[in-house]
Amino acid sequence: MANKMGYLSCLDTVKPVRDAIEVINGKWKLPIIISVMTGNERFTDIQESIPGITPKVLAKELKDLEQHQLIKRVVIDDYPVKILYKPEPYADTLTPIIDALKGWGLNHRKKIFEKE
Amino acid sequence: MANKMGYLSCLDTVKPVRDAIEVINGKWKLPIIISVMTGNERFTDIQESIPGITPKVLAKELKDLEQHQLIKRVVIDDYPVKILYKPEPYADTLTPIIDALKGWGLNHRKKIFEKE
DNA sequence: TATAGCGATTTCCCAAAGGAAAGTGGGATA
DNA sequence: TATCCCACTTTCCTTTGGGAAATCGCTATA
Repeated sequence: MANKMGYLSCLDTVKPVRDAIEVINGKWKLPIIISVMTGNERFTDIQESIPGITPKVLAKELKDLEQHQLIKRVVIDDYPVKILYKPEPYADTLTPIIDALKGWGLNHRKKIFEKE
Repeated sequence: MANKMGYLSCLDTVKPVRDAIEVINGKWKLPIIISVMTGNERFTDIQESIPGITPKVLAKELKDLEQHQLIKRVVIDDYPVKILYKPEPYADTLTPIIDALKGWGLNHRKKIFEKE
């Protein structure tokens, strides 16, 4: 009724979806979170677990994820110094999103494969 | 065991997630799908339902979504010609992703709001 | 002493995303 | 006749994403 009539408001959905997209946007953030949640802790291990990622991109994305409190960077003061990346509890809240994307991706690949 | 020992494989999840991200990447694709699924059919209506989108971006994204068979462009040969955008059945398969993102986005906004 | 590995950082570069604003060509409306 | 609406398109520009390769300071290992 508050509408100008003629189009439907979908802002209730669009707005929170955009909030989520802003945090996990780009090609790499979710793959990195998946890798860290799987148990990879070292920079090089994470890098090797995600085909195609370069160290520069990985370093930048790790910083972003740290700022969003999805992972934490732990410095172990041994000789040599070790740096570990661990998932924060908040990262667990992304599991439903990851599962939904994984399921859809698997099905999509099957669909594409069937067609051509 | 096939690993070089030292990193864990997470490719089973990373690969399908990346397949999904490739289809729905960017700021605008999901908002547009949401708008069309909500019932907006006309170019201008879709544009007005998504704050901040420009006609250029909308036109390009609509083409992308058509190619991925998520929406269809219907030409009605009246005077004047009408063009309608309708969701394809395949768009429904995105619902779990949209719901997961919506839920996360709502919770995230609440979390941010509480903190500062 | 030399080499290798670790965890990045730096530089250079290109392509794609995306925003602002104006225009276009047809029909409808006043 | 003038103006408006619709569905875009075009132009110009800036920002962002991301790849390649080299480098760096440190430690470990041969």
